[in-house]
Amino acid sequence: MTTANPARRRGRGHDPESVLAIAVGVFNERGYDGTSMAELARALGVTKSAIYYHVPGKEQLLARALDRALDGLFAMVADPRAASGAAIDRLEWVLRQSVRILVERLPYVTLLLRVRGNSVTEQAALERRREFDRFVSHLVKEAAAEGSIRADVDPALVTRLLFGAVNSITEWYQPSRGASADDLAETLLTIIFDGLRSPRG
Amino acid sequence: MTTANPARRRGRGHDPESVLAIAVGVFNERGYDGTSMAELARALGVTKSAIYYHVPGKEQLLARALDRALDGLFAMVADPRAASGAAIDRLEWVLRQSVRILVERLPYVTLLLRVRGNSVTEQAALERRREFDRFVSHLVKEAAAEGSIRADVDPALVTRLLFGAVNSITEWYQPSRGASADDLAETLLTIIFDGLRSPRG
DNA sequence: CCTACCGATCGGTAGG
DNA sequence: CCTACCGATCGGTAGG
Repeated sequence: MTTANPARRRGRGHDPESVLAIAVGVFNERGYDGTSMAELARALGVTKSAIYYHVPGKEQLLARALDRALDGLFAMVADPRAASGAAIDRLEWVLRQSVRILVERLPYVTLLLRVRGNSVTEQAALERRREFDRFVSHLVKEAAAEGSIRADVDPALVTRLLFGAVNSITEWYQPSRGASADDLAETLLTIIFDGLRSPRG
Repeated sequence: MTTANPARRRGRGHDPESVLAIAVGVFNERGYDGTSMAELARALGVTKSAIYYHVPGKEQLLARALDRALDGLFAMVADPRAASGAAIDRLEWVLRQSVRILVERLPYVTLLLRVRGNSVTEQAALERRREFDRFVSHLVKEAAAEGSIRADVDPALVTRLLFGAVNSITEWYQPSRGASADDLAETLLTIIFDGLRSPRG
């Protein structure tokens, strides 16, 4: 009844959350396949064996991390604001939320975007990710159908490039310095919807 | 004096080019760290040890592949067309050429974009890549300074998002079907410079 | 290019 | 019986 984790009381040990957070940090630095359990142990300040007290194995660590990212994205899909109103407005909302989730769950989404399907865990994550992609792709097509988006570009290609720009955030965004998530989303939407060319150009 | 590679005469064996091409294909499928020399051997139809007849090691295979990508990008930087005229026109030319090189050297650039600096080879490639990034970043700033690009967005952020959209091509482009490199560049430039919003919207 | 291997390290598990 | 690990080692595989 005092503390959930007695070890933490003494300033030692790890809870499931800290193990996951540190592991994902190392995975993103070295790559999942490039990270050994020994490296993970070093980063956690415990022995390699002690990791297995906290988590069934390396792959489950990956699975939990990928769920963090995917659950965030699917919470957005389930939101009523993604389902009512003009398609262009829903698309804008989804893009804004995507940037927010990317920034909020940066290490988890970063890991997700690097998954290539090397295991059952990775394949399952890829399938969930593709499902989210299809959702956004459908939104772009609806926006094109209602005439909100220019007709001279292929909606499927537009979706790809949109994701490219949004997902690239994981490649360079540093929470400590630079733009906030809102500033980031604002600039992104301005460029995407209104273009880069100077209005007086 | 008959054939450069005697093994090839009998319809067997590999030349340095085929070894590199097949290896890069496997690296892109499974990830460099996720690929063992045994897997590579299987893909090449030879034993693991036989690979060392063709190439000094796994890392040199990576180094050669990364050079393919980087040499293409730097040939562009050295071109006079990247150095004269209005910044906006030079930027457009560089973006168009970037798409062309990405498509022409797709597997090599794909590999380059996934490098995280896990070895000296990877760190050297990352540094060359950053040099190219700085070149484009400078172009964007020049275009902003001459007033060709809207003043209400940060040029550094614009550069990041530009690269995000362009580089995402490696994530989904299939040479066999879909748009040509020229169509791709055209759509990309339309969206980036003129925006997604319908001109009548 | 293959057979026969090496030093070391891999992810994961034993008893205490 | 529990939590939170440790030192040592398992069967296999890594790059060479």
